[in-house]
Amino acid sequence: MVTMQQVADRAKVSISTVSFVVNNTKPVTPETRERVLQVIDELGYRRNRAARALASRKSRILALIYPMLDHRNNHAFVESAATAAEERGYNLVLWPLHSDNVTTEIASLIEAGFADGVLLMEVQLDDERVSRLREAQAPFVLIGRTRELAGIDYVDIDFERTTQTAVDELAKLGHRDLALVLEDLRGTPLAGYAPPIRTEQAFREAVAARGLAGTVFHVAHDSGSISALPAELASSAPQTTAIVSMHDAASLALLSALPRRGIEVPRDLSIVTIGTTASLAALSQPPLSTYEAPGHVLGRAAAEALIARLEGRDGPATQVLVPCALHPGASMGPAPARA
Amino acid sequence: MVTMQQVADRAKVSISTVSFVVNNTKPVTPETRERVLQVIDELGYRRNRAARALASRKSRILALIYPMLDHRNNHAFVESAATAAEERGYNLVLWPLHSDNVTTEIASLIEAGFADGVLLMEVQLDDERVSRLREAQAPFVLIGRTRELAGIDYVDIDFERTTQTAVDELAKLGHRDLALVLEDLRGTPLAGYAPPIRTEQAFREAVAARGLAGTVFHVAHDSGSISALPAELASSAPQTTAIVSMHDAASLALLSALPRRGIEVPRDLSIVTIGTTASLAALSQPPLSTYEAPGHVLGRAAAEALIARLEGRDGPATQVLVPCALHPGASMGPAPARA
DNA sequence: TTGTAGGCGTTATCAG
DNA sequence: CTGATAACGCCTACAA
Repeated sequence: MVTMQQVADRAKVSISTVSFVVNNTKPVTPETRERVLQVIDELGYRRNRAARALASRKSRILALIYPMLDHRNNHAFVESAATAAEERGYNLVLWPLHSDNVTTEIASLIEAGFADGVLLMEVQLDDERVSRLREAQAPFVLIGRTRELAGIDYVDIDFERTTQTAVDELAKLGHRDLALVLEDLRGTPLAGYAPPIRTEQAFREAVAARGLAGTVFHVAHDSGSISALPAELASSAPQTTAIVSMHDAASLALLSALPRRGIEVPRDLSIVTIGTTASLAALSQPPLSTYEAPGHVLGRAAAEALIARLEGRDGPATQVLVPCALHPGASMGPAPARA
Repeated sequence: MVTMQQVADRAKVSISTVSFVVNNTKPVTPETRERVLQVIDELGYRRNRAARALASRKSRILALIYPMLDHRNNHAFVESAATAAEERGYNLVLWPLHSDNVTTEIASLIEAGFADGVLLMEVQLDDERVSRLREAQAPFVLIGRTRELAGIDYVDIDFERTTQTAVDELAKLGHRDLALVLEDLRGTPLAGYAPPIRTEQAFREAVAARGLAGTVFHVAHDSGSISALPAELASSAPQTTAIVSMHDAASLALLSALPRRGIEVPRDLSIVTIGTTASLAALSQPPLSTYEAPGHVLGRAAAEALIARLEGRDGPATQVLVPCALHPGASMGPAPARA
């Protein structure tokens, strides 16, 4: 391993000078700078992260709390967060956090100087982990939102706006009778998970404001509940011409079951999903029209917000909401002529 | 931050003694040991990773090469690898590796002392990254297998055995005419991806050895190709009664399209998938019978193998193959009575 | 069994 | 603008 000292010797400067050019931390004359850079290149010198971390008291590591309960849509997010971090000289570590020792773990993470800050995903409306992070004085950024948001940095999907947009779009296509399909998360670890809650509220408000009809279905995750949905829809809301779905399995089930009931998508019924990835569309036949979760944008934004905080640009909290963009599929179309 | 010195002072021992008890690196009398532990607890002392890394020349960090091209089935894997690492005092960092600078990046990763070893997923049959890792003398473990395997540590799904098992199982159910559906990866970044290649070969051998008929379909990833599959199946292999699929979108498409052609699953046709996760079964109606990728087992095995190597237990290479286990769904059944 | 002391490779403070 | 020189917190021979 090449050390800074070796570079300094070879370039006939002091070790501090090498540090200055490497870190751009103090002005150096172009000539010496050039010479040092040259030697660095010749020798293939690289800063040692451990030494750097020890001396600077900064690990340049961001911890991403793991496991993630919702394994469906966060790949893009994680990937972009890792990339954004790396671009700025940070790295993302996966931090498996077991529910039994949340308190200890979160504190130790920062106190031990291992990570400089924390990224927390899949936040519940009331999330113990967030309280712990505040107590531990740990710099953190949420992906998602808790109920209380004062002074908290977060980035999240703008479910409210996405829902409104979806409803608007459907209304524009002539749909008057909508339905919203949500996962029923009662009794699961995701029980307090905010997205469906926010979406339901936004949906009810949106349809009310526009004078539309809107039925909400909470569908559990078991095969029975899912396969019962088409029948339930037919019986309790037969006039529905458009479905907004946040329940992937249900979306697919509808897509394959409806034709057998003589209902063609999108001719007789439109389906759009919210907060999904394009990969769901790739799995469905016809491809689902999806309001795609902006995972890449959010991952990057989260990492950048955290790094900004770590580097002292304090200012007001970063509070970013990004709506989902429509990934056009083939499951949304104009409302059928009314009977 | 509490330092070792502070613990030592308070416990009235030297700093080295604290180190010895903390690391179990030298015998210490039970009394002193107890006393030290006590103080550690009182003060909430935690080792500083940076200092430890610097002094010991070990970062205790495993780098997981990222991004992963195949975003479908590796969540379980990543999660388990992170957990297994953490249990042993290591951490997993996500290392975004861009194809343009593979060489530099991989070398620097290790040379800079940032990571002790590397985990590499989604290995191609001939993978440049593997060559680089060898050149850089970096300890690494593959998840997957290259063509050349001498002396290489890897863990992988046993596609061969899984395929044989699947074929056996179907044969036992009376099926004589099988089909294999694979993704056509030509022209994609995953072109040399080994799983479909190995599976195809295993499938051909298995059906031949058992005197069964076996047709292979390579289906591209576009919606057109996928939706054309049912028709293609009907025309070029109409006698097929069982399908083995490694193409998720195609599996789902078949499931929803076949009934419209008067073919009921599994009454008239069985479908089993290979190397998928249970979440696919959760998305399908009826739930697909899946030979589930052993992501958790492999993730853990990979991390453990790498750590073992890092800690000097050299011995022969770890070469682990784990077959997929059948996650019973409702898409596999006895062959229909022959016409 | 326990203590002493010299690194590990950088950063950062202070002089020059 | 450049150079000495203390830290940073821990590990690990080597001594006692």
